[in-house]
Amino acid sequence: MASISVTLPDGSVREIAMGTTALELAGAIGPRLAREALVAEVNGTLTDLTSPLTTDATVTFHTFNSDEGKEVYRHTTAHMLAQAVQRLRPDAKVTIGPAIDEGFYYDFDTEPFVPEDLEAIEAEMRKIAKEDHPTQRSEMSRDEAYALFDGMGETYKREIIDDIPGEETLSVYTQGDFTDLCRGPHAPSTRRIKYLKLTSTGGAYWRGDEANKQLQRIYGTAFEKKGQLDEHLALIEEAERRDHRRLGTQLELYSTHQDLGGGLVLWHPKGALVRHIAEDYWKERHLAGGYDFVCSPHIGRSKLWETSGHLEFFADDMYSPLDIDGQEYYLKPMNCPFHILIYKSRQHSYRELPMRLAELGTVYRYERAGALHGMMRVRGFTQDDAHIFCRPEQMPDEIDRTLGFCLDMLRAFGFTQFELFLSTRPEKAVGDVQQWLDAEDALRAALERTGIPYEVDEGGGAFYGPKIDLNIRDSLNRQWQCSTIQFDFNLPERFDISYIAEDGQQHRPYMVHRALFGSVERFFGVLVEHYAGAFPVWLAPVQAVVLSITDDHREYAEKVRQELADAGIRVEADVRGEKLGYKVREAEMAKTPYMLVVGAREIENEQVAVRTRQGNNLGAMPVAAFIERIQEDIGSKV
RNA sequence: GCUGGCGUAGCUCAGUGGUAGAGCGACUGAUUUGUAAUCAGUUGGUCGGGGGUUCGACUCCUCUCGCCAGCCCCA
Repeated sequence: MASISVTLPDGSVREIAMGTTALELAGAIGPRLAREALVAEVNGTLTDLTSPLTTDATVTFHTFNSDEGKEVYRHTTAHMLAQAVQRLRPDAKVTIGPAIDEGFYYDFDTEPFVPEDLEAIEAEMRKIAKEDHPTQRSEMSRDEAYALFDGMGETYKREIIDDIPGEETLSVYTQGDFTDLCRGPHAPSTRRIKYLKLTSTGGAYWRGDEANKQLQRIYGTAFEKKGQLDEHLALIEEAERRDHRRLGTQLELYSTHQDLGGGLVLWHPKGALVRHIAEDYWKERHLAGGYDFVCSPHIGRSKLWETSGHLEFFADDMYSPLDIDGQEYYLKPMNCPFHILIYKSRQHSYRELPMRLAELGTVYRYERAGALHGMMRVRGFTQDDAHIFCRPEQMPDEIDRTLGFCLDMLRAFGFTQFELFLSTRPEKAVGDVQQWLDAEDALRAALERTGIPYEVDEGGGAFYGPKIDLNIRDSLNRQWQCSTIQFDFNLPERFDISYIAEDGQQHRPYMVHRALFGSVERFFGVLVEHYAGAFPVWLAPVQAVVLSITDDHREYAEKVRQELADAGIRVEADVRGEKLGYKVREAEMAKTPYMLVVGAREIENEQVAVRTRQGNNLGAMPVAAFIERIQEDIGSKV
C-alpha cells in the first residue's frame, strides 16, 4: 500500500498509509489528541477528521483551545440546534447557522420562539448529543443538491446554492435524521458537544435585508468543559448587573422620561458631576495639547448644510428644519461646518498651522426608534470633537500625535485594551488619489508606532477620507466604539478653505476630524459598566462619607467633613440617627470609595476610622493622614 | 423602521371583566446604635396616553407614546 508523509507542527515527519484519516493519525500520535481534536488543518485548509489523507501534507490538529476549534465545535452545535428544531417543528425551514464570537446562531422560517421552546429545544439537543450521530460529509452536483433540498421543502437552501460560485464543490453534512447544506468542516460526532446553552431569541431578516422576510433566530453557545460554560454564563449575568441603565437609576446618575422623548437623557447631579470632572480633565489635557476651544450653536441655516453637503448626504439622519423668519434652520448633526466657518473667518498664514479647534459640541441625529439604547445610543449627544487644519508636511506628525493623545487619555480613564482599525479608500471617493495614499501612509505609520496590532478594512473608508477607528475593551472584554481620526478631502473643497504658504500663494490645508471619547454619553455609559458604577476616586461623585455613630459625634463628624472639603475632597457627612451598619450599607450601595467612621475613640484621638468600599478596614488614622492618602489616589487616578 | 415582548406607587414587582396590592424608598415617632438593613406608624397610583367594546375595563379591541431583545445602522 502506498504511503504518504505528514509533517506535524513540531516538525516531525511520519509515514502513514495513504487513506489514513486525520482521526486515525491523531490516534497514532496519542489517545488524548484523538479525544480532543475537533478538526484537522491539512496544508492550511480545515478538514474533517474523518476525511482520508491522500497526499503528503502538513497537518495540524485543532482542539477547543484554538479559535478554529471553537468555531467548528459551535458550528456543529448550530447544526444540532437545527436538527432539534426540525424534530420539534417539522414545518420549520432552516436557513443559515454560523458560529460567531462567543457562540453560534441559527435562523429559521417559523413562528416566533418563546422561552419554553428554548428549554425543549435544548433538551432535544442534549438528546442528539447523546445519540452520538457521526457527521457525514458528502459532495454532490448542483442538480443533486437542488433535488435534495427541494425534496425536503427547504426553499432557502436553493437560494443559497444559487449564490455559491459554480466552480465550488457543494457539500452536505448528515448527522442522523438531519441533513444540511454546509461547507463544513464539523466535529466528527454530535457526541463531542458537551455543554451547550441556548441564550436568546430574536428576529433577523433573511440575508440581513429588511425588505426580506423576517426569520426567527436562536442564539446559543457551547463549551467543552462545564467550568467554561458556567464562566461564560456568569459573565452574561455580570454584564446585566453592570448595565448602565440599571446602575444609572440606582446611583442617580441619569434618567429618561417618556414625556421627554426617546433617545434624550437627563443628567442628574451625580452623573453630571462625574461628567464635569471628566470634561474638566479633557479640557486641561486639550489645552496642554495645543488645542483651541471654540463654541458653536445648535442650529444653522440650510445654506450652511447645503455647502457642507450634509443635506445631500446626511439628510436621513437630520431632523426636519425649523422655520425662523421664513428661513430654514437645521439642528446640527455635526460640528464641522461651524468649525470651518471659524477657520474661514479670516486668512491664515502657514505659520499658524496646525490649528486645532476643539469643542464639546452637542449634536442631534435621527436614530431609528429600535436602535436607541440607554446612554449608548441616543438622539442628542455631545461629541468631544476637534478639527485639525494643517499643512501637508505637518500631517504625518499631526496624525501620530493625535493617535497618541487619544490612547493616552483613554488610559487615564482606566482602559488598557484597544482595537484599532484602518479604513482605506473606497471605490467612490472624492479627492486626489495621491492625497489619499499620503494620508493612509500617515495613518498606517501612526498605527505602527503604537505597537498595537490593527486591522485594515480595505476600501472601508468614507467617500471623503481614510480613517482610524479605535475601540476600547472594557473590564468584561466587550468592545466599544470610541475614538475616530478621520481625514476629510471633501469639506475643505466645498468651503474653499486655504492658508497662505511661504510662496505667498493660497494652498488647501489638510483637515482631520477627531473625536476622542466619541460621544460623551456613550463614553459615560461605558465607564459606568467598566467600573460597575464604582468610579475610581478621582471620578467618584462623592469620594468619602463621614459616618457618625451616635448623635454625640455629630459635631466632630461635621468638623471632619469641613476639613476634607477644605482640602478639595468631595465629601458628605451622614449624621442621621441610624445605626452604623445601616449607614455603611448605604455608602456601600452608593459605591462611595471611603467611609470614615467617627465615634468616641476617634474623637478622643482626633482620628477617623477608614473603611474602603471593598470592605477593607484600614483602621484609625489622623484626618491629615487620610487626606494625604486620598489625594494620592486622586493624583494617580486609581 | 421591522418582528416579538413589555408598560401597575420614586424603585423592584404581584394582580386573567366586579371598582388596586407587597417589599424597598420617602415622611413621622420611638430607639443612640462600632463597619452591608432597629422598630412602629403614615404617605404614596387619571394601572403610559387617546378612542372603543361592556351594566362594569388594570384586565378585551384599536390607535399612539415609551421601554426591552434581535435585525439594520452607528458617536
